[in-house]
Amino acid sequence: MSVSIKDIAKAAGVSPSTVSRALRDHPRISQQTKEYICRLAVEMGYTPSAVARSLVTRRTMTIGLVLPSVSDPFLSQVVLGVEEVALDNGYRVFLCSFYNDPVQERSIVEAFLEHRVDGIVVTSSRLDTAYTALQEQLGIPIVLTNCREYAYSVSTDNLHGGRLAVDYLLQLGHTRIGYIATDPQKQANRSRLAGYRQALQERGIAFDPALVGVGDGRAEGGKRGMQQLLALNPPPTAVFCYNDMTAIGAAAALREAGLRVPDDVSLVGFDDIDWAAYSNPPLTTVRQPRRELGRRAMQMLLELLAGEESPTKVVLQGELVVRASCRPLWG
Amino acid sequence: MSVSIKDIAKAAGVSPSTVSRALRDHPRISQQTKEYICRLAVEMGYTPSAVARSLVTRRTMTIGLVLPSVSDPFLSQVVLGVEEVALDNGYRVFLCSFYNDPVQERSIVEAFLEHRVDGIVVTSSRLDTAYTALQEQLGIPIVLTNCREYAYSVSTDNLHGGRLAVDYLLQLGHTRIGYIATDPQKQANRSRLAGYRQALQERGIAFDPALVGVGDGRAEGGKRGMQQLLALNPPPTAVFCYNDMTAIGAAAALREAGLRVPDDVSLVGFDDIDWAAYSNPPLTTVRQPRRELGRRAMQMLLELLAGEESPTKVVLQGELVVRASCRPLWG
DNA sequence: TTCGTCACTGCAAACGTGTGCAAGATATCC
DNA sequence: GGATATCTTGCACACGTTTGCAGTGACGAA
Repeated sequence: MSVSIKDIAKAAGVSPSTVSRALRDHPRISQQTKEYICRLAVEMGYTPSAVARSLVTRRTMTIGLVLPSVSDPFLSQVVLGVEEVALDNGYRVFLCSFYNDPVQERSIVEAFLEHRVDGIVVTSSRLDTAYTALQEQLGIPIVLTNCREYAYSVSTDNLHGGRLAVDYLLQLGHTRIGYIATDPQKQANRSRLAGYRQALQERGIAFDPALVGVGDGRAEGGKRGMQQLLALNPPPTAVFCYNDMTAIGAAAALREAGLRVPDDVSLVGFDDIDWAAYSNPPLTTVRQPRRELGRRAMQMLLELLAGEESPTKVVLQGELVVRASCRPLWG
Repeated sequence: MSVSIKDIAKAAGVSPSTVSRALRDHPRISQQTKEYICRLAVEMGYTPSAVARSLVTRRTMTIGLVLPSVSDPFLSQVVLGVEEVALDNGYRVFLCSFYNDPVQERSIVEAFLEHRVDGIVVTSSRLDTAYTALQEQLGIPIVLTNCREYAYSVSTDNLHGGRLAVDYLLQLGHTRIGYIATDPQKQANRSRLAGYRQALQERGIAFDPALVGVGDGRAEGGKRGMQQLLALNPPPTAVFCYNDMTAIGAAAALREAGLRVPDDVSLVGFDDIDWAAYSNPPLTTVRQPRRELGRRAMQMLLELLAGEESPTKVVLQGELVVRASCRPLWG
């Protein structure tokens, strides 16, 4: 079918090994033959077979990036960060999304293993702890981002981020503050909630479980969560959302209820996805260093690939980005 | 390093070929040995090598999906559609994004070729026409979505979609209608603009080049494009945007100028990304059958893989989704 | 002339798996 | 009991590369 190194060898009247060396610019091949063979290769439409190469070299120079969903706007910059440093070091990165389904996540990791990627980065895992058990078995390094349950991981300080958001709302005079959560199993959710509780506690405000609505990390869930909070009497005057997507949904629920942001309810998100600055009103949120998250994850993976004992568990700090979705309680 | 079929063979006291057959559930292997070997395989932590397998079978059972950007919300459903039918047919799909850079796009296609994927789907190509030249050389089937310049492609009828949007605005009484474009090289942009012009022409409204603002398909560009249109005297009373992201930016520009949607300016988008229904106000837009786009693309690829002569150039119709971002001119 | 050196190139094995063919073992039939 | 059919397994080669080592020829030096 496709032309191989042997075909070129035959055409050039040399051995396959010479062709291989010529194409890889081996020093002990004469300049003349190199040029001849390279010309022949393009003429014949030769495309080297990475699969044959990997079989003998035992490395693929690829890394697998597994993500919960391609549509997740939070991930775009993370992916960029990963690819950036991967490419700089000669690695290709292939993505695969598991649609927030732990079964698919597992299956994707296995597919990557079968294809013998040199390393794996997984973002926002649904399996988290399971990797510790897998670690030995899989034989290649793997680092998680947005998850601190695993030995090699890089994430943002969610507790600190939660405090940032809620402290800000408290500072504006709000005392009845809601939280719209996501899947309570997610460690990120637990930490942000912990930050929320901690901030309240320091002001001597008792934690009221009724004030935490349940979402799913997406707009739909945010809407439901907000509706849940609006049914309270009285409803909260400010709401901290698990992430920006949740805030999108929350804002829609408020609009449908005839309420306005920030006049009636103040809103704080998390992530600072691209959309946040363009929303109506622009969303106050806790920015995650998304690109840096990706860069650091890939750097850690490179260190592991090089056999270095890498610093485990990098934790980055987020920062509050104040826009227009909050107002003082008695302004 | 990792355990191979030979290791299992040695441990079981049989030949490698027996192990290979046992694991693949070959009918001519006794049930007893099959069970024994399978058990041994999991005990020893065996992971089959897709690369060795592909080398001999000459297929990888993977397809490469190349996209402009993971952050593009339009693509999420397209990807889902592709994966859906790919998985159903035993294919894995690996993604790679080229960040809207034709050079990277080319490089990714080559990487996929080297890794011997069985087929390639590319969405929103920057290379479009170049593939016709490549076609022969690459030796595997490749189908494009969102691009009609190539023999095998599936896309939405952009001209029809543009008409849908502008006809609607005309129907509401608007006559001074703007268009915020993206990169004029993009064929989708040209077609939507053509739909815009055609709709105007049929109502006897002369095309005014000043009424087309220049964006970039993202929020930033939409903002700039809108600012450009607002500088006109008089500004348009309604604006059709190349896509929803552009509309996001346009809305932000209007808000900053102290104008309101739809009271001061009506807005129509294109794509119907998930966000559109949640925006403030909810965005009227032309829905693309995104998931179907992906499904059809992958189906076409499967037909090509099977050697069938596939119907070339599938064109799907979009539909107008009326929400709250438009109002009658004299309401 | 002979030997050593140097610059190139080829041989052959290996990577881990799949598969056609033949061979061995066992059962079946006459 | 021998021939034949059936079931199970092994041999050997192939896939397309890379790479250590040996080999070839030319050329200069002794």
